[in-house]
Amino acid sequence: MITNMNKFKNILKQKNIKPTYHRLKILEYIVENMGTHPTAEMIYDALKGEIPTISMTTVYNTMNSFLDKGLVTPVIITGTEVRYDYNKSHHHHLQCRKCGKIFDIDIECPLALGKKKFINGHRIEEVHGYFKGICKNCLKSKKE
Amino acid sequence: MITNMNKFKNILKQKNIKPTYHRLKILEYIVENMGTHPTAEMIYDALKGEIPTISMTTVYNTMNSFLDKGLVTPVIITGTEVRYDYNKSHHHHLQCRKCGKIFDIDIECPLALGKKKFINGHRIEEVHGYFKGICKNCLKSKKE
DNA sequence: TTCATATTTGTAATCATTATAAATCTGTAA
DNA sequence: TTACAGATTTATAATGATTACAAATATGAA
Repeated sequence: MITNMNKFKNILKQKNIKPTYHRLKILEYIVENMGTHPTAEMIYDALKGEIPTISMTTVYNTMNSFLDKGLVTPVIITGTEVRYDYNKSHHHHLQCRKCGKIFDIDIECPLALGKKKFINGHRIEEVHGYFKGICKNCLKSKKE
Repeated sequence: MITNMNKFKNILKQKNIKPTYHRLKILEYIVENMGTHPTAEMIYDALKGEIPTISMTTVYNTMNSFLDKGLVTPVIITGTEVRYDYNKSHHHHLQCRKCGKIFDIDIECPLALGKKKFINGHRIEEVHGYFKGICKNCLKSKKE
């Protein structure tokens, strides 16, 4: 526990984010639930039991500072909500059109490798990719 | 004029969409402004001069039926707005972080080619990719 | 301890989009 | 042509995610 919290404290310090209690708990949650790519609301719902006074605004403020400092990246697929990703390695995502869950997809995309490339005269700074389809769980549970 | 309108009428008929006046004008706009990847609001603003009674709801309804029938595809980059793309060929997009404009990027992505592939056990139905960076116009006008 | 500053909170506002129901248009049958 | 059913459009209100704002609270240095 304490050692974990120290680990998170160091992560925040390295990124120049003052390690307050709320920020530590939010960071802990997203690190330990990396696979879920949570929304702000999921983070809020998960923490309000332990921190009854926490507010959505704090979650948004915290996630926005995490985004600014590059601690998390936004996962944008639906156009109606932002999800957050702590995973550092370059990867893409798949959203299942049945269950709505988002999965990490580790693929070697030739475009994602060379940074600061130019295409058609535009400078490329970020490469994002996502897939839509049916996840393996939903494929298993029912045939189509 | 008339021939163009007939062309658009045929496009709608082929997709089983009843060619009403509003739908024809909206289709005309997105075909002739393909490069702008307009939002619903951009379409509304462009047409309200010629069709003073048109409403945002009609634009949304129309675009949703165009989406359902596969006449347009959604371009989702910001997470706060949906843009529409009439371009039929497979391609990706770049959004400039200075001017916000969205550009078509024609690239051969190996992932985008084979349809209905499986990755990690998930069935892939759609492949979407987008880039963020600085467009060539903004690169030209100022150094960084 | 005190004060300035940063953080958190609660509320209201905003923005894109959808829901709803009334009004209008369209095409067809009589 | 008339009348009517069904589709389309409109105006308005509602929703959901996110941000703005200002007051309350916590923090850290002098």
